[in-house]
Amino acid sequence: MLTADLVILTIRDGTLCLLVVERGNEPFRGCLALPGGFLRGDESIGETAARELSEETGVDAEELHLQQVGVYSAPDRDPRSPRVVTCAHLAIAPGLPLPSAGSDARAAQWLPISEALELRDGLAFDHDEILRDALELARAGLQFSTIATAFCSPEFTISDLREVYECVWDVELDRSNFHRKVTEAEGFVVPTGRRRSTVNGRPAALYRAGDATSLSPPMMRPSR
Amino acid sequence: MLTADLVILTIRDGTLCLLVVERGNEPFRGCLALPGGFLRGDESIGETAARELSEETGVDAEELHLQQVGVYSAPDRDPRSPRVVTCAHLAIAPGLPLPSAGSDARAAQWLPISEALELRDGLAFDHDEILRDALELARAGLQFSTIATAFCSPEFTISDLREVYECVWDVELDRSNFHRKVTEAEGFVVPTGRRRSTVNGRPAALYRAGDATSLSPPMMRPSR
DNA sequence: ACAAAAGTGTTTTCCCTACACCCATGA
DNA sequence: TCATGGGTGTAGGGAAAACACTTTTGT
Repeated sequence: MLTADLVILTIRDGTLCLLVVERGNEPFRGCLALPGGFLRGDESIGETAARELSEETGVDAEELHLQQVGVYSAPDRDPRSPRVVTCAHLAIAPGLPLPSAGSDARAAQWLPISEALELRDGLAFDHDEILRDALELARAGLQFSTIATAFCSPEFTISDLREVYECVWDVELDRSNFHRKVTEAEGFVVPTGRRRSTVNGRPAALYRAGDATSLSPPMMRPSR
Repeated sequence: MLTADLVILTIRDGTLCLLVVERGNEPFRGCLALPGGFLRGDESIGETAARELSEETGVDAEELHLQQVGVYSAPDRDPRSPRVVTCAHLAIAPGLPLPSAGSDARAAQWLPISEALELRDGLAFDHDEILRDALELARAGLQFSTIATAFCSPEFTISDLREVYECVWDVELDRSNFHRKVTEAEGFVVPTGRRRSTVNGRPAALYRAGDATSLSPPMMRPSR
C-alpha cells in the first residue's frame, strides 16, 4: 500500500501557511492531517501527488513546484495496517483562496506554520515529522534553487519575492542587497516591462520566473 | 511491492567506485545492476536498505552514511509487474575489500563511476537514472554536509579527506586552503592527537569525524 | 510638497584564493 | 642534507553587508 501525502505551503498575508484537512474517518477522526491519497495502478507516485494537489487546491500541478521529501515506512506508522507506506511530497503554491470544504466532505484550511507546529495533539500519523522534514527542505531549497518563485503569482515584484524568503526563513533581509542579488543572478527573474502601482510609493517593476532551476551564486540564509 | 536499491559508493585507489552486482535472473539476466531487496513486513525502508548494505558489503550500516535518494515508480520500470516501486538509497563507505561473490551467487564488483556511466547497455531497469541522481546528491552533499567523512576510515588525515572531495567532484583543491577550512569548520573534524607516518614527508595528524552533520560555512565546489 | 516604497551608489568589511614559506620525517 | 609531503602566514581581489542617496508614484 503506497500513498502520496502532500505538504502544501503557501504565503497568506505575510505568513507561511500549510494546507491541512480534517479527517472524517478513523483512525485520527477529527484530527488534522496532511492531504494525500493512494497510488493508482497506472501512474507514478509523482502523478499521484500532482493529482491530489489539483484535487485539493484546484490548481493545475503543471505550474507548481512539486518534489519528493522522502518515504515514511515505520511499521507502526498507521494503526490500521503495518504496511501503509507513504511518499511525502512538498508542494509550493502562490497565494490561493481558502479551499472550499468540497465534494469529499473534508474540511480543508490554511494553517499558519507556527500553529501547525504547536498543535496540542499534533497532526495525525507521523505527519508532524513529515512537516518538519518538508519545511527543512523548503528552507534549504531557497538557498540553492529558484523555487521561491513558485510561491509567487506568474508576475511578481522583487518585494514579493523577498517576502517569500523572509516568511520561509523567518528573517529580515536588506532590501537593496536582495534586489541586486536577485536581478543579477542569471535566469532567476526576467523583467516583463510592466509595473504594479501600489497605494503609495513608486510602482514596482514586474518580473516572471526565469529558466534557471538552480541558483548561483546561492542566496545564503543568514546564520542567525 | 516496495524494494530498496542501493547506490554504494567508495573510493579505491583514488577513484570513485560503485558496487554493482550481476543479475542471475530474468529480466536483465547477466546485466549489471544496483544491489537491492524487498521490504519485509516488520521493518522500515531504512532498515531494509541497512540490511542489504551489510549483506552486500559485510559492513555494519550503523557507522555508514545512508540516505534516501528518491522513489522510482514509473509504471513500466519493471517489465515483470507495473507495481514494483523502489526507494533508492545512497550509501557511502570507506575503502572496502573486493566483495566476495558470495553465498547468494551474485557476482559483486567495484566499478569506477566513469565506467558505470558509460556501459554499452547501461545498468538494468532504471538504475542509470538512479545512479545519476544519487551522484548528484553526493556531490551536492559534500558542499553543505559532513558526509565526506563517511568515505574515510574512522581515523583519517586531512589529505584523505581532501582526496574524497577531489575524487567525487573530479577537481583539484588547494592543499593549504582546504586544510584551513576543514579544521576551522566547527564540528567537522576532531584531532585525535595521533599521527600517521608515510614513506616520505612529515607525518600527518589524524582526525576523526566530528558531531556536526551540516557544514558551515559550506565548502563550495569550484565552478570549473 | 510630502510620504512612502522602489531602486541605485558607495563604503567597509570579510572571506577566499594564491602562493610563499616553515616543519617534520625517512633515506 | 635533501626530497617529500604536512602545515602556517600573508597580501590582494572580489563579493557581500551596511547604509546613504536618488527616483517615482499617490495624496
